[in-house]
Amino acid sequence: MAQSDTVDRILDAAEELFAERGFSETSLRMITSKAKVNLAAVNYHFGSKNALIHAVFARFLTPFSSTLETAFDELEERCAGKPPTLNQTLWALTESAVRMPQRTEKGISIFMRLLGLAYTQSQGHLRKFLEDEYSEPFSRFMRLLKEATPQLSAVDRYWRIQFMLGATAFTMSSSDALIDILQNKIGVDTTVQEIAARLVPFLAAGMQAEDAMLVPPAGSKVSIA
Amino acid sequence: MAQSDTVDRILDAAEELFAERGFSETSLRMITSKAKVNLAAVNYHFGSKNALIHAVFARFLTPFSSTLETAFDELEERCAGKPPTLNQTLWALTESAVRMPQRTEKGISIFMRLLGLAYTQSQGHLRKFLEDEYSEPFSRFMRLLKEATPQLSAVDRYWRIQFMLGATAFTMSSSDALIDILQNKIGVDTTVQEIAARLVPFLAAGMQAEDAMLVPPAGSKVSIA
DNA sequence: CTGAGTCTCAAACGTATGTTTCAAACAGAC
DNA sequence: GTCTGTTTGAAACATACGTTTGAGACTCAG
Repeated sequence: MAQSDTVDRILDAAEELFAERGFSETSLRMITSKAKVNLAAVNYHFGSKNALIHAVFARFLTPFSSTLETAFDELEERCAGKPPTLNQTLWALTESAVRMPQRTEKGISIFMRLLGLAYTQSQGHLRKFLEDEYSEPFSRFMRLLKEATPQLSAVDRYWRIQFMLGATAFTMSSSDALIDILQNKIGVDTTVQEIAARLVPFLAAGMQAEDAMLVPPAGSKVSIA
Repeated sequence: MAQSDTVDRILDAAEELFAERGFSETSLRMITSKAKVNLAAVNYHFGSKNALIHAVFARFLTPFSSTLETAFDELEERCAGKPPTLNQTLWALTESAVRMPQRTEKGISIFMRLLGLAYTQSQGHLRKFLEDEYSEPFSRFMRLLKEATPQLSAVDRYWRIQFMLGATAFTMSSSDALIDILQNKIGVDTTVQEIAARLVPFLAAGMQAEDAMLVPPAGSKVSIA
């Protein structure tokens, strides 16, 4: 039982290539040649390409999941019965993501990009896998959000949560490209941590927007009911 | 010159399948069998699969582009020199999208989903095509946003625009699924127009969030500089 | 009617994919 | 050293893909 590093090399290569190119656009041959392992090793160790995708997600999602649980535990303990505020809840999530032990310097970007892909490129099997394995911290986050925004109706809260998810998944999944564009345009360099620090207040403000703004301006042809 | 409907049947089928499954996951054989045309017709009429993708986008993006130009013209005329407000600008965009003449009842969802895919699944050729063909209304929208938020630094505005794009593209591209989930959860039915009416105030509030909120709460390990 | 141009069709081509096979190499236990 | 179970290697397999081909049907001007 040599406990070879073949499995890890495959996971490393797959993680990076999936994040760069997506799932369908990444072939097993790209992965094995980048990892310098034999093609058959993937099916030997993982069984199938889909199972490899699941393994890539499990490797970073399982520790993230427990980090998040701990962060929520601490937060609720610190609040001693009172529900945490929206800002505190969002920051707990953000810091758990940012503080995750990373294998490489690009770890956070890859992490975020994979999460974004999981939502946008979900081929059924992935969505099901994620729901089955990691629904608990997700539900808990939802409960915290609900307690932090008691003024919102259930419908309003539902849609605004989707807006938050979208802003986050979309921005973070393209963070590398967006950072490059900003660099070329204004000459400012940015880190993923900085993006997160700018994102949280945007989300919090949107989440707490006045309902009165729901009314379109005069002359508009769009109505909401 | 029978002016056959083969071209339109291919475009209709391709549009729907692309929106459902993405580009790489949709084969020409799926398209031609759904459209009930011969496989070779695609390459005969369009030249390649990539050119077909471009044609699908051009068919709805070209009229949308001119609708948007008109809406911006009207808006700037109505404001008579003064820069339009953020709310007005966002509503002009929203109404242009919602009021587009649709081929089917699902037209708006497909429209939005394709736009989302263009951003997230962009395989280079698509991004380049869109930039080459439709950069003008995009630039104009950006200029209006800049004039409507003079209090923001260029960097802040850049990131907040990305957040807006993300919330919009993500939510609208999955609007069908999200509407179904809400129906099953709370028993409330929703239209795409309603989502848009809820989205605009969220975006406006986020866009105008206080910079002070950039500071993480006490005890946080995340800094922005 | 004829013939050039436009379009459709079934079939095949070349390539790339995920997966399987099976022999060889390797490890540690006895 | 030998044996047993585990891991690797090169090759092949079956399938699906985008694209091309060439023959046949159609339209319509001359």
